[in-house]
Amino acid sequence: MRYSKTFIPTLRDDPADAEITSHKLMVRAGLLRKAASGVYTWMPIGLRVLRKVENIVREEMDNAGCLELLMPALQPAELWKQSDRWFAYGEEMMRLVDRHQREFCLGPTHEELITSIAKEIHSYKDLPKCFYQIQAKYRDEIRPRFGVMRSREFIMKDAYSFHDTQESLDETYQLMQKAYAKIVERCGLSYRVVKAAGGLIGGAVSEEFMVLADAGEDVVVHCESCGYAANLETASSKWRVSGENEERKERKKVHTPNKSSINDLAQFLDIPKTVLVKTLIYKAGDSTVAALVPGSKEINPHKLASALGVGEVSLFTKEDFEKRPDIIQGFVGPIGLMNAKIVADNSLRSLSNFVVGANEIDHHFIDVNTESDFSADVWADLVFAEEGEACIDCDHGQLEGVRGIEVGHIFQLGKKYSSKMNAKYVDEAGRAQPFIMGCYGIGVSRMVAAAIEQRNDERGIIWPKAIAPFDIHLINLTKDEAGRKIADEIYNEFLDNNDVLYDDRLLSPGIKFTDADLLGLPVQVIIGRKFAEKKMVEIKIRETQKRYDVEVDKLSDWLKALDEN
RNA sequence: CGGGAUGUGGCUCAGCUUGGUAGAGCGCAGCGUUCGGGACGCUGAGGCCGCCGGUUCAAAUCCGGCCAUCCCGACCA
Repeated sequence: MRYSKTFIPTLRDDPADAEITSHKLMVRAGLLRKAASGVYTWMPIGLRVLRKVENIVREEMDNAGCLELLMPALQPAELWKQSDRWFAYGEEMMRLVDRHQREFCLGPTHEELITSIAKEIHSYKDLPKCFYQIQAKYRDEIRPRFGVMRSREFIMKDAYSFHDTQESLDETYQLMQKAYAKIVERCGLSYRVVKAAGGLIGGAVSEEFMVLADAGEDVVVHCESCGYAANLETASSKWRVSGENEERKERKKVHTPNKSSINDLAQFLDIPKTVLVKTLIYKAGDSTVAALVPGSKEINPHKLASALGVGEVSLFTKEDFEKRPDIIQGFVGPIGLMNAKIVADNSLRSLSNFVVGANEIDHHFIDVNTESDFSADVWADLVFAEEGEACIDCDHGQLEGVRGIEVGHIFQLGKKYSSKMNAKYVDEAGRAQPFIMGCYGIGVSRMVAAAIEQRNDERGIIWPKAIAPFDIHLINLTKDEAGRKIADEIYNEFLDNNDVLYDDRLLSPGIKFTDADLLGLPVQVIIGRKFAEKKMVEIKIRETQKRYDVEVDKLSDWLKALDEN
């Protein structure tokens, strides 16, 4: 592609509305332009990258035996009402009404639609089947952010598999996990696979593919020694409460005027925070939940939700407290609490003589013990793991936290959708059974941003070869006829075998070099004054900034050699 | 949705405190000189100062409302 014939509007300054490196560079290098908050145009060069990622994804999906199809972005409400998600998806769903007042949404995901298609799989003999598509998804994010990293319209590869047995699902799930690893590797990115929380999609088993980058929105907790890795949302650790298993004392009520925060209370009672127990009040659907965790730890709402078997929980608001005057904010405790399910962190089982609110203004109980003073309805791990704590899987490892960008997520869904939507096949015994399902997503557009986030320097993008918009940036600095001729020759020679961007513009060298580094193609071939003097051209490797002088005749061999390693 | 900020040529910003007929740099067009890391000179085009209303002889500037965008929190590929 001749530079003069394409359209790459590069910018000197960082755009004012971009915060993170990948967003700034995508706009500056002319890959992306904003249409509205969280809605973007992929410019010609950006689209080339997107297509390269898509093609890698497509190849690996096809290799894994998946079938490509294309479902509509525009979806009827009825399907979503069948799965109960028309309501459950809430505000995040882009909804619209047609001229006949029929309700639709722009698909945030496609479980419902694919399940309606799967109804045409009638027999166990036709299972398993796995379908995928690469298509725009719509989610009305509360806060779109970081360019294409969290946008409201984005390109996703979503795949859905249908099975008659758990073993069959396991097999496909493993296959997809391998395919995903291969995809991220082929894109040239370093990543980690972590245990994850299911979220709105649901399902028991789920793992995320995290591209490691400081700007990532997620924290990955991992153990160097055994390889344990999990999203901070689900990560567990081993840690000890101090004040464990001491001789149990009799509980006493104490006056604690205005001391409702953990810090104030610890100071006032002159005791460590570890023996204070926080009682947090949550709503889980229609019921009220009191969650008990050590004062020194942060509660993890995702874990609380999964301990209760609900999709999500939300902390009591001021209004909620007003509706429940028996629950006294700041002085809540498990003893004497009515009409609330008590969920306690596992660590409290061995903690002795701790402090809880007395459900009475300005009062706490001290020397409280489980069993003798109260019992929990549910025991579970409820707290966030912290860096430096011991690994849950092995005894010697310490947990470390790194930031990551979630580019892929695979789930085992089970029968959630198939049973609600009555999608069944007939088994060997002739009985109708709901499908067992899996689903597998890759954020294709996010992958592009993640790649830039992981690979850039102060000059611009450093593309991994597999997804670079072009392989070679041919730069002609000469302005005479001889220079132009050799540049054209080189360009024509490589046209068949390589993606070449040929900078044939009559501009000063500085502009061309700066644009080339900003665009970040892996290899630059520069025709400059050494050509006129010695018939030499220069090869520059973008990543290392190393330059090599090469005779024109040997250029082809050089590029071949570079390509091979 | 809560908290914070911003909105002025294509881009990045100044001007607003103290109201008086809109500026810079970059980019763009033309001419000339340059030509290995965003060169220089001259000339030129380009702005309902986010929108609506108010105060005033006079509003980019003061006041009110709205809209948009960005950042911090809950959501997620």
